[in-house]
Amino acid sequence: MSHSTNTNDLVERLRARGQRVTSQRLVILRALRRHGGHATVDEIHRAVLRDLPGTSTPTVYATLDLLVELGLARKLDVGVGASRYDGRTEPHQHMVCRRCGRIEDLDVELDVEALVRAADATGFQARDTELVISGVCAACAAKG
Amino acid sequence: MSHSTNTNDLVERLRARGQRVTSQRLVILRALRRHGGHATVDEIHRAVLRDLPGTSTPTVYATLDLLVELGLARKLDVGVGASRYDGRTEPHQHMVCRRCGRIEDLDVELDVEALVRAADATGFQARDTELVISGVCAACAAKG
DNA sequence: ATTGGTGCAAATCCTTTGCAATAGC
DNA sequence: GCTATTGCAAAGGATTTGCACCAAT
Repeated sequence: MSHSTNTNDLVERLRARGQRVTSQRLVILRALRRHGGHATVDEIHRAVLRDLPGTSTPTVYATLDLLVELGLARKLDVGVGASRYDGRTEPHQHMVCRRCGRIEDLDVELDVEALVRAADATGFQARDTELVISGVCAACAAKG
Repeated sequence: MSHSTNTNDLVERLRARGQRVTSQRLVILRALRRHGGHATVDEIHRAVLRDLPGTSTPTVYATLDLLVELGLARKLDVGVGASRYDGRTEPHQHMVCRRCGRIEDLDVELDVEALVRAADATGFQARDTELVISGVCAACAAKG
């Protein structure tokens, strides 16, 4: 069974927090998962409008941030253009091309343990870690 | 001798690339170094105006990006508020507080080798890595 | 003398806010 | 019915652009 359209996890988490299950929230999560990776708010918005015409920009922003808080999405800020949202929640890293802005996944283990321990030692309570490798993607390197 | 006001490295790198040594560039680098850590463009701009009145916003933006390209600064995007620039170029990581937005340094070794090798294997040419740990800082945790 | 850098003003882009209307509980 | 969510329009803030002028080479 595909994970893409199953929104039970969202429903459960909303109920657990006493928040409402709205069609916008369900549709936005599905759009994020259908996109696959690193969607901008605008891309999600356009996709959502097909299923739920009239959905507003502020709702998409608020909902994507809510999904992050619920642990169903990750927010990605690579310093070029708009923020991006990633429906993949398993640990993985990102590579961003300085020339074209393209973002790719990188599946490498990262010793988060040591980092979190070092952070804790300073009194900081670590919740999440985000690693971004910047450089030049294969396509742009080929162009010179 | 303090490193803060010595801009020989900038002069050398500009000459090497055939770019001009301007007072704006020197003053902006000094302001960045004097600030110490994680300055916003606006903070740098205000500091620069004291030494060089009339300096424009676009110049500060362009120059900070140039410093990054020259390897004399790092750009930090933590997804909340404006971009930040860091004059510390030695490898170190960053912690950002989700509540107050405060950014702190974390001096932990990170096995960049393995990451760069994995990136290279995909055809991506890695240039730099940036790790951000998000969570709650000691001060905000104390407030509950 | 050339032309890369700069200042100015304005535009653009991304994101958030205020408030009335709506829909989930 | 109560109140969290939503839609709309507008504001806000960060960053970039176009162009004329200036200053480093």
